[in-house]
Amino acid sequence: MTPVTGTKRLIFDAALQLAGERGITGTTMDDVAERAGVAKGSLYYNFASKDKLFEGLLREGMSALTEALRASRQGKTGTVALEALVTTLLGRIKANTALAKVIAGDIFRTDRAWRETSFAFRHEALAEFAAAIDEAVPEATSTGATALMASSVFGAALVAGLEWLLFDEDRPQSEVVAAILFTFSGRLAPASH
Amino acid sequence: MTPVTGTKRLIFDAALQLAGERGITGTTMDDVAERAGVAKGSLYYNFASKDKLFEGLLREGMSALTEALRASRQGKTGTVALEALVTTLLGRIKANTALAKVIAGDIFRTDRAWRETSFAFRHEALAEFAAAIDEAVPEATSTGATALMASSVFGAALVAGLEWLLFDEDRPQSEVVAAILFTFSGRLAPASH
Amino acid sequence: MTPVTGTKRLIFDAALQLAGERGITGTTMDDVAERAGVAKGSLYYNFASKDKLFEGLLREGMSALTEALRASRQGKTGTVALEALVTTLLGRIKANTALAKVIAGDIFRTDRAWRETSFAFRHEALAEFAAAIDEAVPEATSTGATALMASSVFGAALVAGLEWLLFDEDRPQSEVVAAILFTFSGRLAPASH
Amino acid sequence: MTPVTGTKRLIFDAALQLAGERGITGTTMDDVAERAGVAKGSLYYNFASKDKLFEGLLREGMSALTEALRASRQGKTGTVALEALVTTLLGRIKANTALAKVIAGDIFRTDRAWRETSFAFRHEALAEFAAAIDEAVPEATSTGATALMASSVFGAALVAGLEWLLFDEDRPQSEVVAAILFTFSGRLAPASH
DNA sequence: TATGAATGAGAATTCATTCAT
DNA sequence: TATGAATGAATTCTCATTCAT
Repeated sequence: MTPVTGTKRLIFDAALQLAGERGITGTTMDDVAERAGVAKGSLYYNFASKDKLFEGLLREGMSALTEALRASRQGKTGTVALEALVTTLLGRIKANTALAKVIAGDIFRTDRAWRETSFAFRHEALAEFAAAIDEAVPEATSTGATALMASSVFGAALVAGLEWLLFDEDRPQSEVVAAILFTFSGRLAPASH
Repeated sequence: MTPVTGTKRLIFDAALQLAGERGITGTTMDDVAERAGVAKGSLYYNFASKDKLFEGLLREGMSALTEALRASRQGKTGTVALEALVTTLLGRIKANTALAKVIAGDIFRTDRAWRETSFAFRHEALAEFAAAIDEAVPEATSTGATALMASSVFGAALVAGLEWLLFDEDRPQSEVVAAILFTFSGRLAPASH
Repeated sequence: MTPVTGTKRLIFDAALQLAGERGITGTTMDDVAERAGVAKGSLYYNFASKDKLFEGLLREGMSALTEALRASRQGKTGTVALEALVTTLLGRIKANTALAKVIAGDIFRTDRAWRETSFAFRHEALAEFAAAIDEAVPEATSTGATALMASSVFGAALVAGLEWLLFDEDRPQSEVVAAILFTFSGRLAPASH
Repeated sequence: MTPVTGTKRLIFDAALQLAGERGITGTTMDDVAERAGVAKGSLYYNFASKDKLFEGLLREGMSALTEALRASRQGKTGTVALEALVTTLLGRIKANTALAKVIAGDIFRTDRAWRETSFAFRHEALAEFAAAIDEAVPEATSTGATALMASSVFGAALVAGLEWLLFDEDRPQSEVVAAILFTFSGRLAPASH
C-alpha cells in the first residue's frame, strides 16, 4: 500500500479527528471538507463515497496497528512478547487516540459497509495476541480459548488506554502499562484456581 | 426509579434492539416506531426527543448493570468478589447483548447529549471493580492506579464477552469466564516482575 | 349571544393571551390547554376545532368592540362622535391588548377559515367611523372615500395604541388620545390643500 | 448591503409572495421551494433556517422602505415632507403589497427570532415621520409624543393603504393619498381644541 | 362534562451525492 | 485536480385531532 499523501491525507486526517469526536455516522462530509480545508467536491473527487473514505481510513489505521504489533513481537517469545504487544498497543492508542476511539466505537458494529475489511484486520490484530498466548501457555491452545484470551487482553489494554487518555491524561505511560500488566500478573487473583 | 412499562417499555425494547444492530445514530425514529408497533407520534408523546429516549434507555440499562454488580459483590471480599464481578458482567452481557453493544459503542463518545449520565454511571460501574481491587490488593491503592486496573478488568470482560456472543456464541459461558479469569491468573505472564 | 363562561371562558382567555404573544398560527392547542389548566380533550369537547375556537374568540372580541364603538357614538354627532370613537377604541386596546394584537396581525389575512366573519365584523367597526365621518364632513360622502378615511382613522388609533402599550406603556392614556387627535387636528399639515 | 440576486432572489420572491397570502407561519418551506422552482435543499443551502430566510426578507424590505422614506423627505421640510412621506409609503405599499401585509402582520409580534431586526428597522422608519413632525410642529417635540404621532400617521397610511389594495383596488392612488391627507387636515375635527 | 394517551399527516431540517465549470 | 451550488430522499420533530375511559 502506497502511503496516503496530499489532499487525500488532509481528508483522512480531518475525517479521523472528527470521527473520534462524533463517531463515523455522526460525522458529515461537510464537516470533513471544512476541517480539511478543501471543497466538498474534492472529497468525492478523491473517494468514491463516505463509506469508501472511512473504509480506507480504517484500513490504513488497522493495517498500521497490525504492522506495529507484528514488529514488536518479532524475535520475542512468551511473556516478553505479550508485554511488548501490550506496550505497543498502548503506544499506538496514545499516538492515535482518535483512531482508537473510532475502532472502539465500531468494533462490534456488524452493519457497516466495510465489515469484511474490518473483520479481517481485527482478526489479524488479535492473532498477534493469540500467537503470543499460544507460545506462553501452550496448554491453553487445546481448549480453543486463546482467541477469547486474546480479546480479553486486547480489551483490557484498549479500554484502560482510552480511560487513561480521556480521563487521566497526565499519568505517565509507564504507569499505565504497569497497571495493565499488573492485572495480568496474578496478584489481583492469587487464590483463583 | 419506577420501572418503565407500557408503551414506554415497547419503545425502549424496540430502540434497544435496533441500536444493538445499527448503533444509536444509525437507528431512525421511524424504525423504532415500526418495530415497537406504535405510531411515530407516540415516540414523541412519550419522549421529548431521540436523545432523551436513548438517554433514558442507557440510564436504565447502566443503572441495572450497576445494581447487579453491586449486589454480586455484596458480602464477598478480595478475589472472590472480583470473580463474582466478572461473572456477573459476563452474565449481563449475555442477557442483554444489544445493550452491551450500545454501551461499548458509546462509552468513549464525548459528544453525546447524555454524556453526564453516561459518565456518572460508568464511574459507578467501574467503582465496583475498583473497590474489589482495593480490597484484594491494598498496596495498589496508594499508586492511584486502581481506576485504571478497574478499566482494564472491565474492558477485558466487555470485549471478550462481546467477542464470545458475536463470533463464538456456542461456547458455554463457564469456559468464557474461565478464559477471562485465566488472563488475570498470572499464568500468561509468569515471569513479569 | 350568551356570554361565554366556565371552561369555555378559561379556554378563551388562555387562547387570547397566547395568540397575542405568538399569533394564532403560532399558538398550539397544547399551549392553550396547558395555560387554561385543562386537559387537551376539553378543548375539543368545548370547541369543534382550532379554527372554530379562534373564530369564536374573534367573534366575541370584535362583537364587543363594535358594541362599544356604537354605544360611544350614541347621541353624539360629528366631531364629538369621532373623538368618542377614537377614545373608545384606545380604551379597548388598553383593556384588551392581546385582542388588539391578534386583530392587528390578522386583519389583512385573506386565507383564514373565518374570513367571512372577520370581514363582516371589521366592516361593522369601520362603519361606525365612516358614519361619524359622513356626519362631520357631509361633502366627503360623495367621493366614496369615507371608507378609506375610516380605515385611516382606525389604523392611526390601532397602531399608535399598540405602540403605546408595547413600547411606551407608562404614558397616561389621555396623552395618547391627545397625540392621536392632534394628528387629525390639521396642525400637522396646515398648508396642505 | 449587496443586493440579493440569483437563487436567493428567487427564494426571496417566492417566500414574500406566499407570506403575503398566508402569513409567515402559514408558509411552508415546501411551498417556497415549489414556487421558487428550486429543490427544498437549496433553501437550506442558501439560508440557515426558515427564520433566517424571513429575517433576511424583512430586513431587505424594511431597509428599502426606510431608504425610500429618507430619500423622499430629502430637501423638504414640514408639511411638504409629511405629504411626501405619506405618498411614498403608499407607493411602496402598492408596489409591494405582499411585503406590506407581512410587515403589518408581524410588526407587533414580540416572539419572533428577528424581533431585534424588526424593531430597529421599524424605529428607523418611524423616525422619518417623527423628524418631519418635529419640523412641522416644533412645539410638539417637548411633549415627547412625536413618536406616538409618527405611529399614528404611519398606521393611518398603512391600514388605509392595505384597505385600498385589498378591497378597493380600482381607486386611483391619488384619491387614496388625498383621503389619508384629508384625515390629517383638520376638517374631520374642526371643533376639537 | 372531562381526560390524556395515541395518532399520522405534514413541516422543518439534514446530508450524501451529483455535476457544470 | 478541484470546486461549490444544487439536489432530493431521508430524518427529526410538530401538532390538530380522535377516542376509549
